[in-house]
Amino acid sequence: MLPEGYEQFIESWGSMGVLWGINRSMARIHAFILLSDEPIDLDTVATELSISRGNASMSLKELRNWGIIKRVHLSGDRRDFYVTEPDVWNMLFKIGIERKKREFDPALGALRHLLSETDADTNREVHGRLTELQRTLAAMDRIMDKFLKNEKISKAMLEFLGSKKM
Amino acid sequence: MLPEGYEQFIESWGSMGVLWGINRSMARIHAFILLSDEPIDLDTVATELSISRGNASMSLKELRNWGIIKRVHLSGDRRDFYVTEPDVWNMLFKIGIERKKREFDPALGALRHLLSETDADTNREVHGRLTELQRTLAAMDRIMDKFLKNEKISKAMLEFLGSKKM
DNA sequence: GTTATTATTCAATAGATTCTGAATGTAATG
DNA sequence: CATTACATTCAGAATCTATTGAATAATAAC
Repeated sequence: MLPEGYEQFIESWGSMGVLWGINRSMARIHAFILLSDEPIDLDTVATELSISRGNASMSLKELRNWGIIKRVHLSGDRRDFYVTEPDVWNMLFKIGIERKKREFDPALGALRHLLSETDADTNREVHGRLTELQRTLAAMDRIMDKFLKNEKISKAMLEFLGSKKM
Repeated sequence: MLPEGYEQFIESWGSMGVLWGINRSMARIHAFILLSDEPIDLDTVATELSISRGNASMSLKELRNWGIIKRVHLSGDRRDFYVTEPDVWNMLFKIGIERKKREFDPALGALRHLLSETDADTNREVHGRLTELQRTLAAMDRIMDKFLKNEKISKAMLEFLGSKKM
């Protein structure tokens, strides 16, 4: 049985997962493993978080694909155990890269394509609007690319920009 | 009937909407209105995007609640027409504020609460990990707050950071 | 090789979200 | 005030996403 504060954190981490774009089960499991200083096995995950073993198995696999947790073995035990990267930044970073590629890039691509075949003179108002939008998205694109290029640097940048003094 | 490039942009804008956290219909309607230099009425939205009038009505209302589009009237016409804020930044900004409040803040709150009642000595490993996580999220929190404080400034900042020279 | 233990897969189900369209509301027109 | 034109609402339907659990696979122990 989990302590009250643990439970709360796990649940809100689950909700926030949706913000990053990973589903509730995955985020809850991630939080749970993060909160343990010992490796956790599938059965414990399923029991403590009240989810099926099947779901636990799939979610653990998915978390492993994201590189967010890893599988370890304890000598004298046949079960698989899991530990998490202690630094969560790693996870956010990977998710950021993936989502940009999947959702942002195509929209910017379509916008560029649309602009290339929209005549500036025929429809000045819309053309201007799209150009402006293209500029904004291109700026976001460049920022994201810079930021997502190097995990270490972006973390340092984050800490600098977020420092109290700034 | 919509031109090919329009269609493409509308659809990818719809997909990206999911990234910002607004649903497909809303994002498609938004794109459609954005692409028109004249005010658009409900019926046209429903017909051109092949959605029901009911859905169109609700989505338009919702977009209006977000302050992303506004209703206008043309003299001699009983229908409601809609136009969009020409600057999309506005929309992204509003959505950012809302989502931070709804999803990010509670998780950081729960983490702080958990940390406050976790004894540093009893479980040093986890405590250290949580402290580190708290630091990262706090930095993100401060950045977001600065950024979301003023729409104009943040846009200028965006353009500066995203400039090709940087 | 047989049994016991643990992990994975995936079809079926539950749950959540989005959409529809008929019913209802509102307001302008004659 | 009856009719017409348009907008909104909301219960049910459709669809999309997440979860379950039984069947199956994999592996270790004996």
